[in-house]
Amino acid sequence: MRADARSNHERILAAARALFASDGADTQVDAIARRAGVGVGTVYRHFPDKDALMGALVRERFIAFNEQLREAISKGEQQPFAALCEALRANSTALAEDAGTRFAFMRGGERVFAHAHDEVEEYLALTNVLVDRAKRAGSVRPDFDVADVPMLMCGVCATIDAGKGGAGWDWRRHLELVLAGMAAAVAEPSVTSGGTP
Amino acid sequence: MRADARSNHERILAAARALFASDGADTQVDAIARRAGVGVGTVYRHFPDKDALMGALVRERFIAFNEQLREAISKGEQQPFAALCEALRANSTALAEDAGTRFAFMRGGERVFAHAHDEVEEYLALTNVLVDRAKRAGSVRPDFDVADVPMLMCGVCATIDAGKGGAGWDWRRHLELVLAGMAAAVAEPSVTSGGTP
DNA sequence: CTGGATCAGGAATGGTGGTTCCGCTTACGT
DNA sequence: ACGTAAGCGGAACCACCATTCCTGATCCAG
Repeated sequence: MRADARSNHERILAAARALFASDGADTQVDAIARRAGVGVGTVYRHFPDKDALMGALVRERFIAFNEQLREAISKGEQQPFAALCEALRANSTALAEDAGTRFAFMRGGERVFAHAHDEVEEYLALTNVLVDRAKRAGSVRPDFDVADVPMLMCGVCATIDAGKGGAGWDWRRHLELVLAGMAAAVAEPSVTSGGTP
Repeated sequence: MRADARSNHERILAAARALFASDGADTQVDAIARRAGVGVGTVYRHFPDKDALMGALVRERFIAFNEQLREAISKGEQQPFAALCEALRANSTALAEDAGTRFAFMRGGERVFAHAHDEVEEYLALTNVLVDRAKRAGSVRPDFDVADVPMLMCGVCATIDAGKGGAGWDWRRHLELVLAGMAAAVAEPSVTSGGTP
């Protein structure tokens, strides 16, 4: 690969990172090219289409997520629930700065995730370690499942996206409520039935 | 207003109701016109633009929401928390059949909600009755706020939308988790700090 | 230094979908 | 029955964007 090509590849990724992060999937390829200081054609020389470009960034993000998870796993052996919460908070905070990955979580489906298949798989495996540990410690409701985590994160993503819309909106509140719900069953086994204490 | 015009108005609304419900905001105006058996021009004679048409349907939906809330309020005096949960479950179930209103919750912002301002206001007021009651009964965490409800519903909407994407995804689980979180603080005041029991 | 393979640029293409416009049709009061 | 205001249809318009393609520039091996 020629040296100038490699440098352009980086510039394109950097531009896309910045623009997808702030504008999400609406970001136009032309804008990315302009910001990278190259022509549109060059963008398409390096990535087959827009989805692939987004996919590359989503992949990066999941690698970062997995790093955060590994850290939580190694630090939180004594306090499994706290470790799980910390990891999810860290993931969410990162998501708050990355509209592109939020989009992938919510609407991207296979189209974008396909480019990060392995990383997503690892993400689930790592999360499972934390969830399992907390379940064994009895601090997470037994009917909770790892597959619920992306679902909950998807909800948080929506809250972040809509967040500019109104006073009193704070995705952190949403997240804390959800974390509380994960644990609640221990103290309150039959909330599902809707009974008043 | 001429009789045929009134009838067309209804047909357009009905067609839009069906299509927005299943396809969400992607629904094309041409498709609505075709289904209603009229020309596009006629659609635009009755509604200034696509947003106004969606807005009219969102308005209808909120009127239905408010009906559900009033019912929960009158039936649930003895079990405030159960009443609140029932109302939110009913709202969510309706939302699951209405991609248009989900869109409005998540991305529509003022553009769509503007057409249903009064109804949304009433929605918040009625929800507040249920929340307040449950809080006074001590079954909902004291730091909970009515303004959090639309935020949580927004999360549920995202889950519903993404729901076709994977096994193990079930917006009902999401909702129940959130409901549990609303109440959890009573039994577990410091979940936020992340401690293991 | 130079040939040719690699790469870049950006105007042009093509498809999509909201909105407008205007000649024709229809309902309905008199 | 008729005149006219209200209503209708749908082709045409336009803005927007991803993607392509071809000409000219650029690297670097030999």
